[in-house]
Amino acid sequence: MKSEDIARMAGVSRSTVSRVINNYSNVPDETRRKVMKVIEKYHYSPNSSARALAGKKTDTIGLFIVSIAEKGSSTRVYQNNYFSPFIEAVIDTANERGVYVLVHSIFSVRDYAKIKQAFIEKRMDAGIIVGTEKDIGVMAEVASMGYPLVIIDYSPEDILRLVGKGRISVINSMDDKGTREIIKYLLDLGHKDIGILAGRDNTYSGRVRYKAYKEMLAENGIEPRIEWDLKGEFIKKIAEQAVIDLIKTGNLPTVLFCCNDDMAISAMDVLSRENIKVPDDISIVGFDDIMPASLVKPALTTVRVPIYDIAKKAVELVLEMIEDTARNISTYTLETRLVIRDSCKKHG
Amino acid sequence: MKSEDIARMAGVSRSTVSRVINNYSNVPDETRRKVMKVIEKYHYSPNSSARALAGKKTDTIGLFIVSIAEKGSSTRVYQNNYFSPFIEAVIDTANERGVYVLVHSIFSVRDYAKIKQAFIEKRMDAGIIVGTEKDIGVMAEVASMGYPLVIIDYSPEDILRLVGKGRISVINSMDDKGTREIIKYLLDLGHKDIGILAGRDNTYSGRVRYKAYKEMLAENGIEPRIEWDLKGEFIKKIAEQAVIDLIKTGNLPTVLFCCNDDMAISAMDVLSRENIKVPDDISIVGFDDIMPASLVKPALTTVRVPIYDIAKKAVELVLEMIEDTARNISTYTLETRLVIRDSCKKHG
DNA sequence: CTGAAAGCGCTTACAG
DNA sequence: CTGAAAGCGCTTACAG
Repeated sequence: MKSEDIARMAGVSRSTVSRVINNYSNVPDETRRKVMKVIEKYHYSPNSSARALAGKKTDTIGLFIVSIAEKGSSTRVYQNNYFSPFIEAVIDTANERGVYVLVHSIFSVRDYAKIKQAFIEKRMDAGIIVGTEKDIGVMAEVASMGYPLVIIDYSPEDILRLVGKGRISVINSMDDKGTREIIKYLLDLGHKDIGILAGRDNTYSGRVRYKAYKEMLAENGIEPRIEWDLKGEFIKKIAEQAVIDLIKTGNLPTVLFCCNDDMAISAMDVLSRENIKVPDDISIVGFDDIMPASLVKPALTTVRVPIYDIAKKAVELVLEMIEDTARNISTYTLETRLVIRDSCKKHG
Repeated sequence: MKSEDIARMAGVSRSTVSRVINNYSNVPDETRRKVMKVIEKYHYSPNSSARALAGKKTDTIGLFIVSIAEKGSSTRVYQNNYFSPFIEAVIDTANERGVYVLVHSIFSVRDYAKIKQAFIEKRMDAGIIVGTEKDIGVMAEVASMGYPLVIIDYSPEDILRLVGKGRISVINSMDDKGTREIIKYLLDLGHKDIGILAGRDNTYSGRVRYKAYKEMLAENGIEPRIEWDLKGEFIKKIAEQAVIDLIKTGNLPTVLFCCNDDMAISAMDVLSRENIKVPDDISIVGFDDIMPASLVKPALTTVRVPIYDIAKKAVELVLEMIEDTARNISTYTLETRLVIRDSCKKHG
């Protein structure tokens, strides 16, 4: 079934069929009804490739999930608890607005080229990228080609440096404020020996959370201890090893600030296996408030990142940018919120 | 940049450029190299719409996630712990093979039409459907149009009844065997008062697990008790309410067989709030072995469903079916495995 | 081995 | 208001 068939059966030309499908204003109601009747009767829907080729939008957005495992290891990071709800929220929001979503995994630096390729092949009108590392040339290229891009968790300054002008929006959460809030909560609880299980330095949130932690210590006259400065890279396995190594030293802080919940939960797992009680022997806090955070025992005190709102905002922005061809770079930063549960206790 | 540009710069015709891109055998190495050089220099990649319109595949598969909330409620079921890893595994497997994935949510019976529409619009070469309810006419329609379909968790008999012939594969897990295994494990532990928190009857796995449970009781001379036959519908909220109601009766079974882990974890949550200890006061088992199952305390004893393998198999099948135009219906049933953890204790 | 040409199914100036 | 025609960027018989 093609528009020509519809045209014939409705007694009009393909042009007219196209006009009613695309809601042209200069089609009399009578004609419109006549054509719609045939369209509905046969459940006709225009070939998307033909439409796209003729200059229409694809009504598809790309969602690129970057999860680069360590050193080119090809281990797939299944069940990343941050990405999952994000993916679902993007899909749901887009689908609600009648837009299709092409989801793509990026597992290596080479894979970044896929983003550019998908644009060149005209498979989508715009893209959302989550989990990007810094200094990715492809993003600048894509932006310079004028394709709309929403990037989640990226330094606003770096974006400006990387791409002079482009249709780019960046969405972050208030990682600085969130970190300060939770560290203050720990200080108020009487903790001074505050260790950190840091995220990826290559990641904006990883850097911001780390920096805010360091600043809070300094502002409160606490000397940071190198042996409590653990590198977890936002990767469960690495976080686990770091905690195992820490335990071996026999010298624990009174609380460990984990830069995301996945690492916090891994840490709790390791501690539990070593019979170190949370929060009695050591307090633990995380960041993100992913679903399992409220499920583990003790329930994890953490900072809620509005993953759903970020996803929704990303879709809204990307759809706006598709309509608006002005080349602007805009930044949004969504609120975080301290969520106090059971994984910390008063100290001293 | 289009094929004509490449042709000009390589000193050949568009036909030849097309031939090298599509790996025709009758292109001399010399010519091929010459063309490839220009293609690589400009990072040329053919317009996917034009290719599709000219008769090539779209190299895209559709993944439809059906999660119909109760009675047309529009509540989005975020973070369904079964779907998340499934989606990720499908995307990863497909991307590894150079295939794009269009992911779509189905939230209402009306939404099922989206599957047909996406095929009619020629947005994809084949589709994978997970979470379907029974008796969905759209699936039969799509199959009768000859589009390849892989359906996860569906009755093989119903498929045959619904669609006489089509390019359809069904993938299930061994829910019957798995249920029998875990119920036997409970019987061996000495339990006789075995309640069930059942899944959706509209779902194949929901029915099979329920039936196997009933049969196991009967085969072991245990009279089923209506007050321990709870309906959870595979939906957390409903499961929670069912458990709350059960607790109110003051008459608990010694173990509750929850037809999936999401409901089991919800049940544990409710019990914990009511200060009923698992496994001391009541044992709990689940089904699926989703990631949080090993994280909750006590860790959940359950039946592992090979979600990753199912996803991978689905992609492999769907890609095979795209190449093979023979209309066959095939069924695959993957192994489950009992995973014993800490949520059950010996009885009597 | 390779180019010219037709065709895929749309949309949209253009002309009336 | 509406149709004929050109054009979107490919692929692939066809002819040589």
